[in-house]
Amino acid sequence: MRDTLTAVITETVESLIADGRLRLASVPDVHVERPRDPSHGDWSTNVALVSAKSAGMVPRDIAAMLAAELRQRLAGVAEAIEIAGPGFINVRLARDVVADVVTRIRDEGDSFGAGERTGKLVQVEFVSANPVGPLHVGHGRWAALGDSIARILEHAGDDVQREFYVNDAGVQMDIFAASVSARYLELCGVEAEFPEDGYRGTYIIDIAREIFDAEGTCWIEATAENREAHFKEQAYTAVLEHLKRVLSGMGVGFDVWFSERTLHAAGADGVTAIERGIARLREAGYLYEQDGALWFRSTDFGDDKDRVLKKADGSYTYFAADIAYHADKYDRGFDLVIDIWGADHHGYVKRMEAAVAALGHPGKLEVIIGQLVNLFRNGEVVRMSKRTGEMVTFEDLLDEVGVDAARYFFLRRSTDQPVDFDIALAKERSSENPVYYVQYAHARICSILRKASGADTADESVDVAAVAEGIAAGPAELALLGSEPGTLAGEAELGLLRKLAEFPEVVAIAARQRAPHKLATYAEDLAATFHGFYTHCQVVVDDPALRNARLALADASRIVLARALGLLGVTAPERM
RNA sequence: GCGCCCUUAGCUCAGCCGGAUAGAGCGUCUGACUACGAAUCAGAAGGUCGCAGGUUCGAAUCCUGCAGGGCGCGCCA
Repeated sequence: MRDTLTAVITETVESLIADGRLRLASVPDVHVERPRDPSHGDWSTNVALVSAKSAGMVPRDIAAMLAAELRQRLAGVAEAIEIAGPGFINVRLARDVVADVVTRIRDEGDSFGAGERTGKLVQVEFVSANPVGPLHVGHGRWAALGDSIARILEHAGDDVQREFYVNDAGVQMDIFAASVSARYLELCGVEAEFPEDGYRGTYIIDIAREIFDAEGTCWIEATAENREAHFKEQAYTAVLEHLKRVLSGMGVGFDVWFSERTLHAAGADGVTAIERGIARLREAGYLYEQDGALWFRSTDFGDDKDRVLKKADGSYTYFAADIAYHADKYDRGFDLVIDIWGADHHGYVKRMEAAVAALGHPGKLEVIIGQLVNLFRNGEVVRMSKRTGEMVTFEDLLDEVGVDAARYFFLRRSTDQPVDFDIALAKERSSENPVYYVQYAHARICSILRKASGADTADESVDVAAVAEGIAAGPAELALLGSEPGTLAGEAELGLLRKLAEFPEVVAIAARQRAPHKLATYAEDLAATFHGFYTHCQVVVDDPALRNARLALADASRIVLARALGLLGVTAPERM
C-alpha cells in the first residue's frame, strides 16, 4: 500500500508540475509514513512541506492542491484525504481496503510478510565459542541473536547459511589438554601441578573422570606430551558434543561447523590455507617483514596499527588463520558475510575489515557486536569468578528458565544494549513477564477457536488450524469490521487491522537493521492490541456474519503472532 | 591517550532512513470477572530526551564539541 501511495502521489506531483501549477525544478522524493496518532489516518505524506521552499509557496496551499487532486485519483482506495498541521496530507483508507489484510494473511499464512527472493547468499557466522569449555550466557545471547537474524533475513528474502567456526587449533587447546591431564593425574592419586593459566572449571574434572573411568590409570606412565595429545582429542570431542547438544536443544542448528585445523593442514599441493591467504595479501602488496615477523599493513584500510601474521618464532597468529578463514568464505561464493562477535572482541573489527578489503572483497563483511549479559536473581547480581571457574553456564540457565524465556529475554533488547537478565523474572509466569504476555494472546486466540468449533475450550482434541481453515469470511463479512467507528468495538477492530498490516514493514526493517528486537517490540504491541480487541469485542457472537468476521480477524492475529515469535525462535503454544 | 558502544519517566527500556501532543512494561494510585482464558483490560500521576552549539520550515533522531558510564587497545586466542 505504501508503494502504491508513493507512486500515485509522485505521479500527482509530476502532473501538477507539468501543467505549471507547481513550480519545481525536480520531483521531490515522496515520503509516505504511518502517522503515530491513528486519528491522523492510515498514511501521511510530507511532500507539501518538503517542496514549499523551492516552489515558493505556503505548505498548506500546496497540500490543498495535492489533496484535491488525490481525492480523484484515490477514489475507492481512500475514504478521506485531509490536510493537517503545518501541511501534512493524511490519507484514511477505505474500510474494505483496511480489512483486506485479514484475507491476505489467511491466504499467505506463514509467508505473510515475506520479502521477494533476493537471490543473495548470506552467511551468518555466530557463537564460534572456543571448544574448551561450556557455553556461558553471553554465548547464549549470541546464539539467539545469530539464529534470529538468520531467520529474519530468510523471511526477508535472502538465502542464509549458518556457520560455527571451531577454534580447535592454537595454544588454548594445549592449555585445555594440560588442565585435563592434571585433573586426571589427581584422580589417579598422582601428585600433579595444575597449569598456571589452566582452566579451573569443575567441568574439567568431569572430563578427566570420564577418561579415567573409561581408560583407567594407563596414562600415568605416558610422557606428558603423549598423554596431553590423547586427552586433547578426548576432551575436545566431549566439549564439541556439549556445544552441539545445548545449541540444538534451543533450536539453533548450524549448516557448517568449520574447523580451524583445516586451515593449518596442507592440501594436495602441500600448501596450507593460511599460507595461501598470506600469499594473496603478499601479491596484493600489503605485507612486509620487520623484527623477524611478517606484518600486514592494515593501516592502509584505517586500522590503528599494522598487525603481525607470522611471528618471529615462525608460527602464525590467530589473525592469520582468520584471514584464511574469511578468504575461504568468499571462495564459497557468499555475497555478504555477517560475523557476530561478543563485545569483548570489538577491537578486532577494523583489522578484519581491512583484511577482507585487502583480499578484494571490500564492504562484504559486516560485523555485529553483541553486548554482554548480566545475570541477576531477584535483583541481585549473580557473581561469577573466572579464577575459580565458578559460573552459571548457559545450559544451567536454559534448564532453569526454559528455551522460550531465555531466547525472548536475549532478543528483547537492541543488540548494542547489554541485557540484564533476571532469572527469577524469566521464570515467573505472570504479567511481569513479556514472553508469557505474548504467548498468552496466542493461546487465548486458540482457545476462542476451540470455542467456536462448538467444543469445550479445554478440549485438547480440537485441531485449531482446521477450525481456522473452516471459517468463511469474505469481503461481505469483513466489511463488518470497524463498521461502527467511534465505538470502542469499532476502534478496537480497526486498530487490530492496522497493527496486522504493519508486520511486513517490521520484518523488512528488522532485516535491514539486523534487529530482532523490533520483532519482540512488535509482538508485544500486537498482543496488547489483540487483548484490547478481545475486551471490547465478543468474538463468538450469535450473528454468523459478524462472528466469522471477528474469528477471521482473530485467526489472522494468531498467524502473525506465531510468525513474529517464530522469527525470534520462540514457540507459540496453543494452551498454557 | 586512542577506538567502539551507551546516556529518554522513580526503575528497565522502545522510539533514531528528521515530522504533528516523546511511548511501553514495572512500580504508585483508581476502577472492571453471571460473556469466548483476569497470565487480561480501562484510567490517573510521572519527562529541560546527559550538556552546549550547528544544519533544517521542523531535531530524542543528523553534525561538532564537552561530561558521565561500559568495553577494547598483545609477535594471546
